[in-house]
This record gives sequence, C-alpha cells and structure tokens, in this order.
Amino acid sequence: MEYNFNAIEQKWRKFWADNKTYKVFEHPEKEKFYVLDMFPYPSGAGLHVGHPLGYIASDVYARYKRLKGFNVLHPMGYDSFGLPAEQYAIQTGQHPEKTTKENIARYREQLDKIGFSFDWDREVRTSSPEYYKWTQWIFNELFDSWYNTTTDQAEPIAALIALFEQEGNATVTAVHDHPEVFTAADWNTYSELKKEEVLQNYRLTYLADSWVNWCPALGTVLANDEVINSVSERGGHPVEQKLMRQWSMRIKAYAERLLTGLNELEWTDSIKDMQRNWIGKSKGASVFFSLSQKNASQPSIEVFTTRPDTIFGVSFLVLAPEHPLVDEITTPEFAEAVAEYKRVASLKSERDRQSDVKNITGQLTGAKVIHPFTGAEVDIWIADYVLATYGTGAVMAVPCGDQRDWDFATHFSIPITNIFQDKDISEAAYTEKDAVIANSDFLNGLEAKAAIEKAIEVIEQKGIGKGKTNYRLRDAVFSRQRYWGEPFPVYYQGGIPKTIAVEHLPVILPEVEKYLPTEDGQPPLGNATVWAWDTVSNTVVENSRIDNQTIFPLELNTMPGWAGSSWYFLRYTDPTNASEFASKAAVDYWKNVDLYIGGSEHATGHLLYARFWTKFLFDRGYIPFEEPFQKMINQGMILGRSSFVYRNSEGQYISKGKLAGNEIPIHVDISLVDNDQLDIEGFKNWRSDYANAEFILEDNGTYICGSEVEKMSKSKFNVQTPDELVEKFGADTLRCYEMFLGPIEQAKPWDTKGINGVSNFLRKLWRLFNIDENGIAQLDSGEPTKDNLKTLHKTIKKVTDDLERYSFNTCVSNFMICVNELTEQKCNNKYILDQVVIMLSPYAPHIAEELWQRSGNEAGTVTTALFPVFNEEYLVESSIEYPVSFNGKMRFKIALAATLSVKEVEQAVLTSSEAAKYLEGNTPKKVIVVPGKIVNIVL
RNA sequence: GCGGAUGUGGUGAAAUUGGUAGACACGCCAGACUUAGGAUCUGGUGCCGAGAGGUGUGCGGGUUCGAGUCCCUCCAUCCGCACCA
Repeated sequence: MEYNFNAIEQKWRKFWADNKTYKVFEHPEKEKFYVLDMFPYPSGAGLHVGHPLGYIASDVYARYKRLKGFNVLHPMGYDSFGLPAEQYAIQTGQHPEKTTKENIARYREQLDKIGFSFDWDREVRTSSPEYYKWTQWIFNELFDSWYNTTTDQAEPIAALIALFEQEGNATVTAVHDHPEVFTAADWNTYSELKKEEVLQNYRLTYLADSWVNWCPALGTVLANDEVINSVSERGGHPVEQKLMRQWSMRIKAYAERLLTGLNELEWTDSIKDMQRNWIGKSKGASVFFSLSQKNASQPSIEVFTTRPDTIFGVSFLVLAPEHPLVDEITTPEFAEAVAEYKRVASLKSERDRQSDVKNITGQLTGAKVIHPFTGAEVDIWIADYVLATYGTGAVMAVPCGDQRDWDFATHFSIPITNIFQDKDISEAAYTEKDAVIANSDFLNGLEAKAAIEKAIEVIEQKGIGKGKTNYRLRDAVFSRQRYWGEPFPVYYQGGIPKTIAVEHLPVILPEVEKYLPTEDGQPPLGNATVWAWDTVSNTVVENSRIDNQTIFPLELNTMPGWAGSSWYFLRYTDPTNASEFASKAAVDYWKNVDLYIGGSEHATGHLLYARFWTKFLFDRGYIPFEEPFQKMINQGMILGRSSFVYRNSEGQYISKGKLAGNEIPIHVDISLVDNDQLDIEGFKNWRSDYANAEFILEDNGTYICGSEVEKMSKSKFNVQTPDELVEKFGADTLRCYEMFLGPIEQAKPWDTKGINGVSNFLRKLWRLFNIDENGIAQLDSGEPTKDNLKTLHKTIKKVTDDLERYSFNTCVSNFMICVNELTEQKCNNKYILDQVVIMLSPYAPHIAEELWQRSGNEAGTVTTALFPVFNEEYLVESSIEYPVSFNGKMRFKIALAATLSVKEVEQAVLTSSEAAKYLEGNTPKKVIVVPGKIVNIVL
C-alpha cells in the first residue's frame, strides 16, 4: 500500500482537532516547559516558506519535550493591531477589524495545514477587547507606580504621595524629572493640578512634552526608522522635529537592570550586544559651569562628560539647539542668527543630523560661562552635533581629546589647549586614555584612570558637580496618533489625566467615520462622536454630553504596536480570565518562556519592552520572575532562489550555455522552471509579450535558466508558499525539509530541488512497515537483532543529543541513516519500528500517527508515548577499526580487539604488513595511541 | 569607524571535548528493472593525475605527534550601531 500523505494528513488533522489532543492544563505534579514563537502580525500577503521555519522548529521541540514527560505550553496568537490594516482602511474605508479577521483566518488556514501542536484554545489577539482590557490595566499600574532607587524597584504611587505629604521630595530617592525641591508644607498647599504635574515627573508612564518626528501630511508621529532623509518613508512627506505632549514610559528607570539582566539570559551575543549598545551605559561626571550673566533663571549649565580628567582642556561649551536655556542666555546681537540656526536644525530629523557628520555647523550665542578651575570666560555655542536627548543636552568641548570637538574648534578657528604631555594634537585629537595629563593643576602627571577619579573627587568637594552614570536609553514615547491600537484608559478632568478603574475596563475602541486625523489636527479618535467618559455611570457616552462636571473628554491617542506584545506570553497561561490578566496559579506554574523562537529584528524593540514590563510586573508582585524569555533562538531568513531568462538586443531568449555576455537577465516565475530547465510553452503563455518569443537553446534542445539567491518577493517571482508544497509533498515532508536545510539560525536559500530527498526518505520509512492491501503493517513481533538494536540506539543517542542542542538539521540526517540501515537490515521488527516512529513523531507527526496505528497501537497514543531511552550496551563493539596515520596523515585502517592495551595496539600496528610499507625499515620517533580513536606514527 | 556573526565539493551541509575532512541529501555520471514514474534498485562522484601518488576547510603565519576546530595577521560577505560627550 502506497504512502498517501494527503489522505493521512487530513485524517490526523481532524483527529487532533476532534480530540483536542494538544490542549494543556496546569499539572502541578508535572514539570512544565514553555515553548513560544514570536507573535505574528497577520499581514494580507499570507505565509511564505520562510515564515513557518521557526514555528516548525518550536513545534518539533515542543513535541519532543512532551515525549520526554514535560507538560508543555505551546500557544499561538496574533499581534493584530497595527499600521498595515489601518492604511488599508484609509484607502478602502473597510474597518480594520474586518480585514484583520480575514487575514487571521487565512493565517490559521495556512498554519493548520502544517500540523502544529498548538493549543488553539489559548489563542489571543491583541485587538480583542478581552485582551486589551489587561493591556489597559497594565498601563494603569504603570501610571500608579514610581521607581524607588533605594529599594531598586517600582512601588505604588500612593506611598510616594504619603512621603511628599510628610517630608516633601528632598529625601525621596526616585527616578524622576523633577529638579525642584519642595517641602511637605509646599506640597500640601499645591493645587490638585500642580500636584499632578509634579507626580507626572515620577510616574512610570507620564504625559510630557517630548521631541518627536512629526509628519504633518500623515498627521502622525513617526518612529526614527520611518523617516529617511528628512521625509517620511511612506509618501515622501516632510518631517519636522516637534515638541508634543505625549505619553511616555519611564523605561530609563530600568536601564541598569535591563543591562545586568542580560548576563543570565541564553541569547546570542549579537542580540545581547545590541541591547547593551542601545542602553548605552557610560560613567563620568556631571559638572555645572556658572553663567557669567547673572540674570538667567538658572545660575549654571550642567554638562555630562566621561572625561572629567580633561576639564582643563575645555575651550568652549556647546548646547543642543533645543536646549531650554538657549533663548534665555543668547545675547541680543546673536539672537537673530541663533533663531535661524534653530529653525534650520528643527527641519532635520535626528537621523539626518547623525548621517550628516562631515558638515560642521554651529552658532555662537554670545553667552559665556566661567571655568570652575581656571576662572576663564568660555564661549557658549549651539550646534546640532550635540543631541538634546542625551545627557543634559550640553557638552564641555575639549578639542585636544575629542575628535568632534577638535573638528569643531578647527572649523571655527577656536584655540585648542593641549593638556596631554608629549602628544601631538596638530592633526587630530588624542583620544586614547593612556596619555599623561599636563597643564592641569592638581591633575598633572596622572593618567586618565587616576585623573578621572581625582577630578570627580575635587569636583564633588567644590560642589560643582558629581560622579554620574549616564544611559543612552531614552524614555519610550507611548502615544500614537492612530486609530487601530489600544485606547488609553484615560480621561481629562480640567487638564488632569485620570485613569479609569479596572472594573470599568475595557475602554472599547470607538467607531469613527474615517480613519484619518481630524481637520484641526487631532488624531483619528477625534472623529468619534461617542468618546467621552461619564464618571457617574462609568461608561463611554456622546461627546455632546461633556460638561466637565461628571462627563469628560477621553484621550485621543492610541497605544503603539509594542504595547500588546510586551506581555502576551503571560496571557497564554490563562487566556480567558476575565477578572485578572492571568491567575496567580497559572503564572506561578507556567512561569516564563523556556524557549523563545523568532527573528532577530526585534532586538531593541519588542525584546527590550517585554523585558521592561516583565520586570515591572515582578516588582509589583504580580509574577514570580524578572525575565520573560530565558533561552532564545533567532531563526535565519529563508531566501528565495530567483530564476532568469536572458534576452539579447534582437529580442531573442538565450539559454544559459549560449550566452554571449551582453544579454539582459529577466526574472521568470519559478513555477515555470524545473531544475533550471524552462517550461518553454509555459513561458510563452505566461505573458502576452512572450507569446512569440524566439529562443536559442542548448544543444540538447532545452532552455537552461540562470539563478540567483535573493530575498523572497512577489516582484522577483521567487515566492514559494507552504500551501503548494503541502499539496505536492505533504506537510511532514515540508516540516522535515525545512529542518533539513541547515542550522536554524543561519540564513539560507530555499531550493525546492532538495525536497525530493526528504520525500523519498518518508516513503522509504513507509515501506519498512510492509503494509498489506488491507492496510495492516506486517511486522515481526519477535526479538530484534543485534544490528537492529545498534542502529536504534545509535539513533536515539544522536537524536537526543542533537535536539538538546537545537541542531534540528542533523536529526533529520540521522533519521535518514537509521531508515537506510534498517532497510538494509530488512528490519520489520515491531519493537524497533515503534521506537523509531516515536522518535520521528515530532518531525513528521502525521505519518507517525498513521504508522503507529497501522502497527496495531491505539490511535493517537504516539503523542503521549515516552521518548526512547539510550542504552550504551547495544553500542559496545568487540573490535575497533583504528585509523593509522603517519605524521598526521591517515594511511590505512586496521581492525583490532577492543580489549587491547595501548602497548598492544602499538605493537600490533607496527608489526602489521601495511605499516611496513610506510615505515620503509625506519624506526618511528614516536607512536601516539589514543585508545579507541586513532594511532599516529611520527617518522 | 565600532560591535557581532559567517567563510568547508557543482549545491544545502556534517564533523558536539584538537584525533579518519566532506556524514546525510540535492545534482551529476554509468547501469538494472518496467504498470514509463517527480517510482525503485546498484555502482561512482572534493580537486589534479592514466596511475602510483599528490593536494585540499577564505589568505598568510604559529602552537601541536596531530588543526576545519586553538593563537596571531589579513581578506570577503552579512547583520547591527554610528557625532552618545
């Protein structure tokens, strides 16, 4: 009986669905294992063969862990809020919810064909109100928390308010943006509005004016990566820097823990380094430079430097054009020039400023500071090489020790003081830290390391600054001027943001007429007519009823894409809970993700934010762990293999072997090409302009195409969908082949040619079972042979070892070797084949179920079987074939009894007739015998 | 510029602790079979050479009895970051 994969796969898909084979529950007596794939965004294009690669690997591992006796949580869901659905809605007027549902249905259909062991009863969608109710709840929790740097954790805001009432803020140790000091008495006289303004500077999510990339044409804020050459990536509209009132997340509070937490994670070094780099820790000092003018609102300018040892080399100060003090300190004669410089700078995105390094610009402000040690007057410049968002937005320029400062000083002919002993700075700054400091009073004669310590000590003594650690990580802007996202659970009472209590959540996304911003520039939710909060009925009501007494306007922004994906792995543990984000029992049992598989493109986005929220929820006692994803594998991209035909100047199509070299390659649909050979008739029918194509063929009359490895894309006609391959070869073959292609983390080209080999392997396996015309496997239920057992146990060992180190590709090779050997041994022993089927079932679950059943086992029980256990006894050999090398070169092999000692082996090898040929009568200088492995003779 | 990763046959790759380089597949060559199939089976296939043999893991050095594996230098490709004071 033939292997009919279509019928078999359909049968088992139905069986698994009907029997809820993969449904899981908490079993406190069983050890848990949590395997998770990164949340897919359900795009309209559906899946190509690259997408399921990670899903297959995680599914293989999940199934393997189940067979090893673990209680495995392996869920799937959708990150279903997002821009593409909204853009589509703007274009077509269709509600994003509708297209999102359609896309999810298509994804599900495709996923179902591949035989995944997901517990679909745990599916979550970030756009469903049952889910985002809890995203809104987490937002509230962040709003109601502050970061205590003494206990080094987030704590309830109520405790902070109590402190303010008793002691003011002088003794409070917090991560905050509130430089002013107030007493308890001050606090108690503050109005409610003033109190809230103060609290905003402490809350972990807060409203603040922040600089953003604002695109007026699109009516929204854009992320840095959505802006290219100061125009929007989408549509090419101008983008400007704008100060906007936005919700932000005080992720800076977690900078140090996000950094140190990386050390215990089993992630790749490259991802950890990207996060370290993003967090950007640097140690140094903040120093205050007193302004010469005494009429400014602040007496001094604070700079951050990592080289306080070079303070005697300061020749000027530079502020970012956006620095809040600029307008105030600029002298009248420079006011116009400064205003113009600021205007030009505001038109550039931050990215442009950074890419435009060569072009040195700056503007003198006329203001001066006093050098704290020399007493000299130092000019203050503004320049866009100083970033408003890093440090204090101001630097002390030391041209002799910093290349940017050197370039700036040279460009504007500012004198450069050399404070390094015997270092030439005429051509460039000296940036190494090994120079001895000179011309620097109390720092003279010290090297950087000692000088930095000494400088900080003196600066602190003088009270003009202190040692400080700075992080590049910025607070994350959390508002989006978009429709298709989570609404904030926030209304405004006299300008004061108030959150809506959890018992009244979710605040459901309102209906709008159109998904564009309003005419007066409000976000799309400004179009909603029913978008006001009634604090009496605790419901959303018509805007017309807003009276600012009991009915108030709701927040018009929505949350960004990363909100829902920052905690979804928690929801899977208890996906339908209506009274909590997840029950304590569920999160305590399932804990964090043991194995997380997904692309590396989320290195500094999702993976950082999810870690932030996890640490926060841990601090507040909701979950018992601090890191969401313990082990992570980043699957490589599967690239397409494009095919080309070549057209010459006369319009003829030249086969690859006949090229003259001046032909133009043209992408041709890969479905028209088999093994590089073009289906000529198909090509002519493909497009009307090819109908009368003339060909110059190979001598054997075929047309051979060229090929190239490129990203899969529609425009290159090289997209391969999993659906077609499941249709042609079956899901089991596709699963095995995707794993067989190569190491999971490596990018590799997709080449359908190789799939035949895997398909043959499964057919060969099928034949081992001697299935008769009644569909029953004719197997020998007697004792297996020694060879059978040896093959089996060799395979058990290899497959177990390989799976434990996530080497999915070599497992498939080992299954092939196993089946080849059993075929050669003409093995049809039931015990052996049952064990093989169990081992194979994570890779090829449908055929495994079928063979298991046909061999006389109970249907469906292969998923609950136990993974075979390796027994070394079956591999013990009585004789070992030693490779014999001369000077490290293998010359011949000799079979010797395994019991021989090192001396005996040496003796046996040296006296063998084979060895005589290579010894040529000489006595070897040395003989190395590695027992059981190798013999090396040194001549 | 800085950081990370990767370089092995015609192709995808394997070699887990330094111990037979190229397992397993694809492709290719030769053959068998015939319900002519994307079927199955047999043999061959790193390169040079008729052969003996030589040579071979990006290049060049080094350590070692022995190096794809360890060390140094360089080259190439990919990814990330890039005025971060």
